[in-house]
Amino acid sequence: MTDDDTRRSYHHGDLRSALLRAAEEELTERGVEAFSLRQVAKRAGVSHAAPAHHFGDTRGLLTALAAEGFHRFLATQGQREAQAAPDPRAQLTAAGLGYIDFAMQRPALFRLLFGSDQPDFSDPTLDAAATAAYDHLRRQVADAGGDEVAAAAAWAMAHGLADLLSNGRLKPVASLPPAARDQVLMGLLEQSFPPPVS
Amino acid sequence: MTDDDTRRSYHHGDLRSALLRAAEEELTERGVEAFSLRQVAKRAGVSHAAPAHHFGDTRGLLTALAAEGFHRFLATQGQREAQAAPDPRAQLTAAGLGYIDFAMQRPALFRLLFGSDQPDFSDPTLDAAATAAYDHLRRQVADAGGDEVAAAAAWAMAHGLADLLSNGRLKPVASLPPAARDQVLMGLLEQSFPPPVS
DNA sequence: ACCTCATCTTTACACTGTCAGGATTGGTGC
DNA sequence: GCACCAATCCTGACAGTGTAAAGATGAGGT
Repeated sequence: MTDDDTRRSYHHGDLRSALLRAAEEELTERGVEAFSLRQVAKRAGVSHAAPAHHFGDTRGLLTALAAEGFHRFLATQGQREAQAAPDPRAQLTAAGLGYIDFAMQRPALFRLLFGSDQPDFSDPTLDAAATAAYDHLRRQVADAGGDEVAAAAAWAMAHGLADLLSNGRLKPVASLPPAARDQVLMGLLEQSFPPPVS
Repeated sequence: MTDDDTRRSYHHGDLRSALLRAAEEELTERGVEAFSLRQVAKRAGVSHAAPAHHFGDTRGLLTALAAEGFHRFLATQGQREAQAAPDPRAQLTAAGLGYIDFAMQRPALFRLLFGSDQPDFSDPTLDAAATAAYDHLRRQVADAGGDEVAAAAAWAMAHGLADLLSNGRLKPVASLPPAARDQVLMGLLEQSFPPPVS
């Protein structure tokens, strides 16, 4: 009933999502490897044992956060796809650009999704979210007339660029102005996908 | 003086390298995220504060381990290069195969080198080792007549394949028999490097 | 022979994740 | 309207972690 919708008296009201928000803040500030459950609880203004009831343990919280992360991953790709031409190849490279956008905008979350064994990837919710992202790629590759090897090529190039850029290891590319950088990245992504038989 | 060369009375004798060995065992068994300094000390048969004098703190130990890891990374690439034809393009794709070999043979160490912020990459020794690996790639790309964008392409493809494979996310490729898998990977690596003007 | 000092141990403290048990309330059946 | 129940949250405790300080040990130079 207070004007502050995140704090009430005893029962929080919507602590689950508040913890997810706090967990993402903690993740972006301290990284996956220094992630602390107690700090998340403190950030949400709640006792250190409160998260247990909603997520079980730390692994459970990071699993839920990863599932949400995959949905946002697809959403970020969708933004690029919406601005691209409707033909299959343009959509595929747009998805690649979205892949890279996500990695550079949220490096910690990206590492949680693709470079951590903290989340439980056998969890049904997380597995569904991750599979949805993978199926999206497969569908796009199939629409563009590619097989499984082509899918591996497109995925590896997008993932390699995203991972290296988010870790600051591709300075020559990262230091380019945004427009020129997009141009270079588009060229690399398109090159990774074998052109149609001419 | 005992027949066991890892344990003496009080002064160990060669504790620094013994700790590095133990640290790598710990790393491969528990991963970067569950790495424990006290467990490393226990593994080396020494008190939990002993590593401090040689490496300062956990970060220091993992930094030294990462530096050693980069040297072995280059050595693994060298094995593939030795078996390949001497022309620049063949050497470059061989280096890519070595990149992937390393990631699949030592996934935890690979993650320490390329997907962790535990090591201090501003440490002179580690920086030198990492720079040597990067210079090796640049040299090879230059020999093959490529520019910085070509280097980014080759690196991203090799890194993307290595990272995805070491995380078990490219099942269709990983489940191939070794010879066929190498063939597919070679094709993808060569494709990432723009062919010479014909 | 002795003394210095690098090496290693012991002790201590703050912090972490997780478990057990107790307090507080929103909602349901009567 | 009321009593109860179960979900929610808190307090307290324990083992394990990293790191700093201070004491023990002995190898090597003088």
